[in-house]
Amino acid sequence: MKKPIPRISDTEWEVMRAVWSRHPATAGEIADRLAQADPSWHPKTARTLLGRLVEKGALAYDVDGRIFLYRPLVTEQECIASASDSFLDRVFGGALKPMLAHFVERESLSPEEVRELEQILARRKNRR
Amino acid sequence: MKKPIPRISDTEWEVMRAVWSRHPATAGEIADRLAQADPSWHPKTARTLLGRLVEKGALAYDVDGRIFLYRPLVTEQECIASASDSFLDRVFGGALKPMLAHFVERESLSPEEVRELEQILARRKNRR
DNA sequence: GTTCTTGGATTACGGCTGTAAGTGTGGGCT
DNA sequence: AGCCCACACTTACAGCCGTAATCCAAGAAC
Repeated sequence: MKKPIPRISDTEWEVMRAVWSRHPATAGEIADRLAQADPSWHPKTARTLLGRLVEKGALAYDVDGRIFLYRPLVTEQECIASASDSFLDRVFGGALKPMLAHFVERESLSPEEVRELEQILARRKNRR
Repeated sequence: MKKPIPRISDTEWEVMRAVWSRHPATAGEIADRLAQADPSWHPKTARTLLGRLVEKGALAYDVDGRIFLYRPLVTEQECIASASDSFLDRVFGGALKPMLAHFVERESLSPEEVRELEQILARRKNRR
């Protein structure tokens, strides 16, 4: 009985992150957060995307006077899981291990991160 | 001096995989491979996508008589790296470790796979 | 109260996607 | 020689995306 997670596009992800970071929030607040992270964000664009995300069922709003307060209908975890699945499928044909191997081989992991990952793996083994 | 990797859509990935798996190949062969993996593939659709991938610079063809032999212009590794970057950015805001942690936590890794990953990590440490 | 501002609603528009159908032509089969 | 078929080429079309501009109504400012 799992709810379907709507497909979130690239720029919509940015909007969602802005909402997840603190909510409920007005369109203006959200537009501000986005512009702060990247000044090229136009408020109109933000509003358009908020509308689309509501249509898609990713957000909802409560009306407070003439102001809309947006809140997420899906959690970041759910969206991450869903996007991860589709990425895994698309790029690695669903094979998890090759995917992880690919990322581990990238040169951008610091030695500490490697150690932390080893710990995560170790914990996972114990946890059954 | 890195060549730009074209953006490959979901279904285009399936086509690319079919080409990478054995090439050069005719449109007919590629359509067959796709249909074999998933019978809902229509040959016309495959041909359309081949054309689009050529436009995008992901494939090229050599003409042999009246038949086109398609071959990749980008390697699977390059495409994987490029798609991985964009996924990492979009979904995890570019943070590699949380991303790996997320996937390791998924329940779908078998114990052997966990061991293999540990080995990959270990090798990576030694390798400098 | 009249104008200015602010925020939501509607409209725009070109490019990308998924999914094919139509068209024309050169060979192969008869 | 004539017909059919396989291909490549062209066209189709709706839905999603990025990126806004325009329109309209209700409050804010004067």
